[in-house]
Amino acid sequence: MPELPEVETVRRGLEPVLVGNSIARVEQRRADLRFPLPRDFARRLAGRRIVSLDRRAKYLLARLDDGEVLVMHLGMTGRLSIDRANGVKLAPGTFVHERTQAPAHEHIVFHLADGTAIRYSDARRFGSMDLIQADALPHHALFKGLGVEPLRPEFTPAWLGARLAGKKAPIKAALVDQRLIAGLGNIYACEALYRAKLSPLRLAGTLATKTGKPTPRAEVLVKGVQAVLAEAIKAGGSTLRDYAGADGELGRFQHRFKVYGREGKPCPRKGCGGTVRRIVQSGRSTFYCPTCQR
DNA sequence: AAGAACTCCTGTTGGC
DNA sequence: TGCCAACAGGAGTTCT
Repeated sequence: MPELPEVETVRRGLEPVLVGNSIARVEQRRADLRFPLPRDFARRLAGRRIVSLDRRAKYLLARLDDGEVLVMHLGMTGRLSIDRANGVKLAPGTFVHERTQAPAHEHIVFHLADGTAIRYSDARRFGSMDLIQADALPHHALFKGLGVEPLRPEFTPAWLGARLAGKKAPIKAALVDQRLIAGLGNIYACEALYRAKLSPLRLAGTLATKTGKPTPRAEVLVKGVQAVLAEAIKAGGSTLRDYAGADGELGRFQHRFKVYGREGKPCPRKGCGGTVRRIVQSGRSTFYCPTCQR
Protein backbone atom coordinates (compact mmCIF):
# COMPACT_ATOMS: atom_id res chain seq x y z
CA MET A 1 0.00 0.00 0.00
CA PRO A 2 1.63 2.95 1.32
CA GLU A 3 4.50 4.98 0.11
CA LEU A 4 5.71 8.16 1.74
CA PRO A 5 2.63 10.30 0.93
CA GLU A 6 0.21 7.68 2.27
CA VAL A 7 2.22 7.12 5.45
CA GLU A 8 2.49 10.88 5.97
CA THR A 9 -1.27 11.23 5.48
CA VAL A 10 -1.91 8.53 8.08
CA ARG A 11 0.54 10.24 10.42
CA ARG A 12 -1.24 13.56 10.11
CA GLY A 13 -4.57 11.90 10.74
CA LEU A 14 -3.38 10.05 13.83
CA GLU A 15 -1.26 12.78 15.37
CA PRO A 16 -4.06 14.84 16.94
CA VAL A 17 -5.69 11.70 18.35
CA LEU A 18 -2.57 10.01 19.67
CA VAL A 19 -0.27 12.71 20.94
CA GLY A 20 -0.97 13.49 24.59
CA ASN A 21 -3.33 10.55 24.79
CA SER A 22 -2.49 7.34 26.65
CA ILE A 23 -2.78 3.70 25.68
CA ALA A 24 -5.16 2.09 28.16
CA ARG A 25 -5.00 -1.42 26.78
CA VAL A 26 -3.86 -3.29 23.68
CA GLU A 27 -5.71 -6.18 22.07
CA GLN A 28 -3.16 -8.33 20.32
CA ARG A 29 -4.79 -11.05 18.28
CA ARG A 30 -1.72 -12.84 16.96
CA ALA A 31 1.93 -13.27 17.84
CA ASP A 32 3.34 -11.95 14.58
CA LEU A 33 2.78 -9.76 11.55
CA ARG A 34 5.60 -9.99 9.07
CA PHE A 35 7.93 -10.56 12.02
CA PRO A 36 7.19 -11.67 15.56
CA LEU A 37 5.78 -8.83 17.64
CA PRO A 38 8.11 -7.90 20.50
CA ARG A 39 7.77 -9.86 23.72
CA ASP A 40 5.20 -8.48 26.17
CA PHE A 41 4.04 -6.11 23.44
CA ALA A 42 0.62 -5.35 24.90
CA ARG A 43 1.88 -5.15 28.48
CA ARG A 44 4.72 -2.77 27.61
CA LEU A 45 2.31 -0.41 25.86
CA ALA A 46 -0.36 -0.37 28.54
CA GLY A 47 -0.41 2.88 30.46
CA ARG A 48 2.07 4.63 28.18
CA ARG A 49 1.45 8.17 27.08
CA ILE A 50 2.29 9.07 23.47
CA VAL A 51 4.65 11.99 23.33
CA SER A 52 4.91 12.49 19.58
CA LEU A 53 4.18 10.81 16.28
CA ASP A 54 6.86 11.08 13.61
CA ARG A 55 7.60 9.51 10.27
CA ARG A 56 10.92 8.24 8.93
CA ALA A 57 10.79 6.77 5.42
CA LYS A 58 7.66 4.60 5.45
CA TYR A 59 7.82 4.02 9.21
CA LEU A 60 5.59 5.65 11.80
CA LEU A 61 7.33 6.36 15.10
CA ALA A 62 5.22 6.85 18.20
CA ARG A 63 7.48 8.09 20.99
CA LEU A 64 6.31 6.94 24.42
CA ASP A 65 6.78 8.49 27.83
CA ASP A 66 9.02 5.66 29.03
CA GLY A 67 11.69 6.23 26.39
CA GLU A 68 10.55 3.50 24.05
CA VAL A 69 9.34 4.08 20.51
CA LEU A 70 6.52 2.13 18.91
CA VAL A 71 7.72 1.57 15.35
CA MET A 72 5.08 0.68 12.78
CA HIS A 73 5.33 -0.21 9.10
CA LEU A 74 2.19 -0.74 7.05
CA GLY A 75 3.71 -3.04 4.44
CA MET A 76 1.38 -3.36 1.46
CA THR A 77 -2.06 -3.63 3.04
CA GLY A 78 -1.61 -2.34 6.58
CA ARG A 79 -4.21 0.15 7.70
CA LEU A 80 -4.60 2.16 10.89
CA SER A 81 -8.06 3.53 11.47
CA ILE A 82 -9.51 5.69 14.18
CA ASP A 83 -12.63 4.28 15.81
CA ARG A 84 -14.18 7.10 17.77
CA ALA A 85 -17.29 5.10 18.70
CA ASN A 86 -15.33 2.36 20.40
CA GLY A 87 -17.16 1.51 23.59
CA VAL A 88 -17.70 5.18 24.31
CA LYS A 89 -20.76 6.75 25.77
CA LEU A 90 -22.27 8.70 22.91
CA ALA A 91 -25.29 10.25 24.63
CA PRO A 92 -27.19 9.49 27.82
CA GLY A 93 -28.52 5.98 27.54
CA THR A 94 -26.48 5.00 24.48
CA PHE A 95 -23.42 2.88 24.63
CA VAL A 96 -21.53 1.29 21.78
CA HIS A 97 -20.03 -1.99 22.79
CA GLU A 98 -16.73 -3.33 21.65
CA ARG A 99 -17.03 -5.67 18.72
CA THR A 100 -17.27 -9.26 19.82
CA GLN A 101 -16.39 -10.59 16.39
CA ALA A 102 -13.14 -9.16 15.11
CA PRO A 103 -12.81 -8.67 11.36
CA ALA A 104 -10.64 -11.36 9.80
CA HIS A 105 -7.56 -9.21 9.26
CA GLU A 106 -7.80 -6.89 12.22
CA HIS A 107 -4.75 -7.94 14.21
CA ILE A 108 -4.15 -5.24 16.81
CA VAL A 109 -6.35 -2.69 18.56
CA PHE A 110 -4.96 0.13 20.66
CA HIS A 111 -7.56 1.27 23.18
CA LEU A 112 -6.81 4.82 24.23
CA ALA A 113 -7.58 6.41 27.57
CA ASP A 114 -10.32 8.61 26.10
CA GLY A 115 -12.20 5.61 24.70
CA THR A 116 -11.01 5.98 21.12
CA ALA A 117 -9.60 2.86 19.48
CA ILE A 118 -6.91 2.69 16.81
CA ARG A 119 -7.45 -0.46 14.79
CA TYR A 120 -4.68 -2.09 12.77
CA SER A 121 -5.71 -4.40 9.97
CA ASP A 122 -3.44 -5.97 7.39
CA ALA A 123 -4.63 -8.69 5.02
CA ARG A 124 -1.25 -9.64 3.61
CA ARG A 125 0.55 -9.12 6.91
CA PHE A 126 3.60 -7.53 5.34
CA GLY A 127 3.45 -4.81 7.98
CA SER A 128 5.45 -4.86 11.19
CA MET A 129 5.59 -3.35 14.65
CA ASP A 130 8.40 -3.16 17.16
CA LEU A 131 9.32 -1.45 20.39
CA ILE A 132 12.76 0.12 20.41
CA GLN A 133 14.58 2.34 22.90
CA ALA A 134 14.61 5.88 21.51
CA ASP A 135 18.36 6.35 21.91
CA ALA A 136 19.01 3.08 20.08
CA LEU A 137 16.84 4.02 17.12
CA PRO A 138 19.51 5.59 14.88
CA HIS A 139 21.72 2.51 15.26
CA HIS A 140 18.92 0.04 14.83
CA ALA A 141 19.13 -2.29 11.84
CA LEU A 142 15.87 -0.92 10.43
CA PHE A 143 17.07 2.67 10.41
CA LYS A 144 20.83 2.90 10.18
CA GLY A 145 20.89 2.10 6.47
CA LEU A 146 18.04 4.38 5.45
CA GLY A 147 18.75 7.07 2.89
CA VAL A 148 17.76 10.69 2.69
CA GLU A 149 14.23 12.00 3.30
CA PRO A 150 13.26 13.28 -0.14
CA LEU A 151 11.29 16.22 1.22
CA ARG A 152 14.11 17.44 3.45
CA PRO A 153 16.57 20.07 2.25
CA GLU A 154 19.39 17.49 2.34
CA PHE A 155 17.94 15.90 -0.80
CA THR A 156 19.74 17.91 -3.45
CA PRO A 157 21.13 17.24 -6.93
CA ALA A 158 24.62 17.20 -5.43
CA TRP A 159 23.59 14.58 -2.91
CA LEU A 160 21.90 12.48 -5.58
CA GLY A 161 24.81 12.77 -8.00
CA ALA A 162 27.26 11.60 -5.37
CA ARG A 163 25.15 8.55 -4.63
CA LEU A 164 24.43 7.60 -8.23
CA ALA A 165 27.92 7.99 -9.67
CA GLY A 166 29.09 4.73 -11.20
CA LYS A 167 25.83 2.94 -10.47
CA LYS A 168 24.94 0.31 -13.08
CA ALA A 169 21.42 -0.32 -11.85
CA PRO A 170 18.56 1.30 -13.77
CA ILE A 171 17.47 4.62 -12.30
CA LYS A 172 14.05 3.19 -11.42
CA ALA A 173 15.71 0.58 -9.20
CA ALA A 174 17.82 3.26 -7.54
CA LEU A 175 14.78 5.42 -6.80
CA VAL A 176 12.97 2.69 -4.90
CA ASP A 177 16.11 1.64 -3.01
CA GLN A 178 15.43 2.78 0.55
CA ARG A 179 19.17 3.00 1.26
CA LEU A 180 19.32 5.90 -1.18
CA ILE A 181 16.00 7.71 -0.98
CA ALA A 182 13.80 6.77 1.96
CA GLY A 183 10.09 6.59 1.28
CA LEU A 184 9.77 6.46 -2.50
CA GLY A 185 7.99 3.36 -3.78
CA ASN A 186 6.88 1.94 -7.08
CA ILE A 187 4.15 4.44 -7.95
CA TYR A 188 5.93 7.67 -7.16
CA ALA A 189 9.20 6.47 -8.67
CA CYS A 190 7.35 5.94 -11.99
CA GLU A 191 5.60 9.29 -11.74
CA ALA A 192 8.78 11.18 -10.82
CA LEU A 193 10.66 9.70 -13.78
CA TYR A 194 7.83 10.71 -16.08
CA ARG A 195 7.97 14.28 -14.81
CA ALA A 196 11.72 14.34 -15.34
CA LYS A 197 11.35 12.83 -18.85
CA LEU A 198 13.81 10.12 -17.84
CA SER A 199 13.63 6.52 -18.99
CA PRO A 200 13.35 4.10 -16.07
CA LEU A 201 15.84 1.91 -17.93
CA ARG A 202 18.57 4.54 -18.01
CA LEU A 203 21.55 3.54 -15.90
CA ALA A 204 21.60 5.50 -12.65
CA GLY A 205 25.25 6.41 -13.13
CA THR A 206 24.42 8.48 -16.23
CA LEU A 207 22.93 11.18 -14.00
CA ALA A 208 26.33 12.06 -12.59
CA THR A 209 29.90 12.48 -13.74
CA LYS A 210 32.55 9.98 -12.64
CA THR A 211 33.42 12.29 -9.79
CA GLY A 212 29.81 12.44 -8.64
CA LYS A 213 28.84 15.83 -9.99
CA PRO A 214 25.15 15.82 -10.89
CA THR A 215 24.12 16.34 -14.49
CA PRO A 216 21.28 18.73 -15.34
CA ARG A 217 19.00 15.70 -15.59
CA ALA A 218 19.69 14.88 -11.94
CA GLU A 219 18.50 18.34 -11.05
CA VAL A 220 15.24 17.82 -12.93
CA LEU A 221 14.76 14.45 -11.27
CA VAL A 222 15.16 15.90 -7.78
CA LYS A 223 12.53 18.50 -8.64
CA GLY A 224 10.25 15.79 -10.04
CA VAL A 225 10.52 13.64 -6.92
CA GLN A 226 9.87 16.58 -4.61
CA ALA A 227 6.93 17.84 -6.64
CA VAL A 228 5.14 14.54 -7.03
CA LEU A 229 5.47 13.72 -3.32
CA ALA A 230 4.31 17.15 -2.21
CA GLU A 231 1.30 17.06 -4.52
CA ALA A 232 0.40 13.54 -3.44
CA ILE A 233 0.49 14.50 0.24
CA LYS A 234 -1.73 17.47 -0.53
CA ALA A 235 -4.19 15.07 -2.20
CA GLY A 236 -4.18 12.71 0.79
CA GLY A 237 -2.16 10.02 -0.99
CA SER A 238 -3.31 7.51 -3.61
CA THR A 239 -5.92 4.82 -3.14
CA LEU A 240 -5.67 1.80 -5.43
CA ARG A 241 -7.56 -0.73 -3.33
CA ASP A 242 -6.60 -0.98 0.32
CA TYR A 243 -5.35 2.40 1.31
CA ALA A 244 -7.31 4.88 3.39
CA GLY A 245 -6.28 7.62 5.77
CA ALA A 246 -6.68 7.20 9.53
CA ASP A 247 -10.14 8.79 9.39
CA GLY A 248 -11.15 6.45 6.58
CA GLU A 249 -11.03 9.01 3.80
CA LEU A 250 -9.62 7.79 0.51
CA GLY A 251 -6.66 9.30 -1.29
CA ARG A 252 -7.25 11.39 -4.41
CA PHE A 253 -3.87 11.44 -6.11
CA GLN A 254 -4.56 8.27 -8.14
CA HIS A 255 -6.68 10.45 -10.44
CA ARG A 256 -3.57 12.42 -11.29
CA PHE A 257 -1.30 9.54 -12.29
CA LYS A 258 0.31 10.26 -15.64
CA VAL A 259 1.71 6.78 -16.30
CA TYR A 260 1.14 4.45 -13.35
CA GLY A 261 -1.48 1.82 -14.24
CA ARG A 262 -2.04 3.43 -17.65
CA GLU A 263 -0.53 0.85 -19.98
CA GLY A 264 -1.69 1.34 -23.57
CA LYS A 265 -3.09 4.80 -22.95
CA PRO A 266 -1.77 7.84 -24.76
CA CYS A 267 1.03 9.75 -23.08
CA PRO A 268 -0.58 12.79 -21.46
CA ARG A 269 2.29 15.09 -22.41
CA LYS A 270 1.26 17.68 -24.98
CA GLY A 271 2.63 16.94 -28.41
CA CYS A 272 4.30 13.68 -27.38
CA GLY A 273 1.93 11.27 -29.07
CA GLY A 274 3.56 8.25 -27.42
CA THR A 275 1.85 5.33 -25.69
CA VAL A 276 2.40 4.36 -22.07
CA ARG A 277 4.16 1.05 -21.74
CA ARG A 278 4.47 -1.44 -18.90
CA ILE A 279 7.70 -3.31 -18.34
CA VAL A 280 9.01 -5.37 -15.43
CA GLN A 281 12.11 -4.26 -13.56
CA SER A 282 13.40 -6.21 -10.58
CA GLY A 283 10.11 -8.04 -10.53
CA ARG A 284 7.97 -4.89 -10.28
CA SER A 285 5.83 -3.15 -12.85
CA THR A 286 7.25 0.02 -14.31
CA PHE A 287 5.05 2.33 -16.38
CA TYR A 288 6.58 4.93 -18.68
CA CYS A 289 6.36 6.63 -22.04
CA PRO A 290 9.17 5.38 -24.29
CA THR A 291 8.67 8.37 -26.59
CA CYS A 292 9.32 11.27 -24.23
CA GLN A 293 11.23 9.54 -21.44
CA ARG A 294 14.82 9.08 -22.55
C1' DA B 1 29.85 -5.94 -3.81
C1' DA B 2 26.10 -4.93 -6.57
C1' DG B 3 22.05 -6.17 -8.74
C1' DA B 4 18.30 -9.16 -9.49
C1' DA B 5 15.35 -13.00 -8.07
C1' DC B 6 12.82 -15.08 -4.56
C1' DT B 7 10.09 -14.94 -0.54
C1' DC B 8 6.50 -13.89 2.93
C1' DC B 9 0.69 -13.57 2.65
C1' DT B 10 -4.14 -12.87 1.03
C1' DG B 11 -7.31 -10.82 -2.11
C1' DT B 12 -8.72 -9.24 -6.61
C1' DT B 13 -8.89 -9.25 -11.48
C1' DG B 14 -8.83 -10.71 -16.13
C1' DG B 15 -8.69 -14.31 -19.58
C1' DC B 16 -10.48 -18.57 -21.15
C1' DT C 1 -20.41 -19.16 -13.86
C1' DG C 2 -15.96 -21.35 -12.60
C1' DC C 3 -11.07 -21.95 -12.54
C1' DC C 4 -6.48 -20.45 -12.65
C1' DA C 5 -2.69 -17.53 -13.44
C1' DA C 6 -1.01 -13.03 -12.85
C1' DC C 7 -0.56 -9.25 -10.11
C1' DA C 8 -0.79 -5.84 -6.02
C1' DG C 9 1.53 0.09 -2.81
C1' DG C 10 7.27 -3.50 0.59
C1' DA C 11 11.50 -5.13 1.70
C1' DG C 12 14.60 -8.81 4.01
C1' DT C 13 17.11 -12.79 2.40
C1' DT C 14 19.38 -15.45 -0.93
C1' DC C 15 21.15 -16.20 -5.38
C1' DT C 16 24.65 -14.95 -9.25
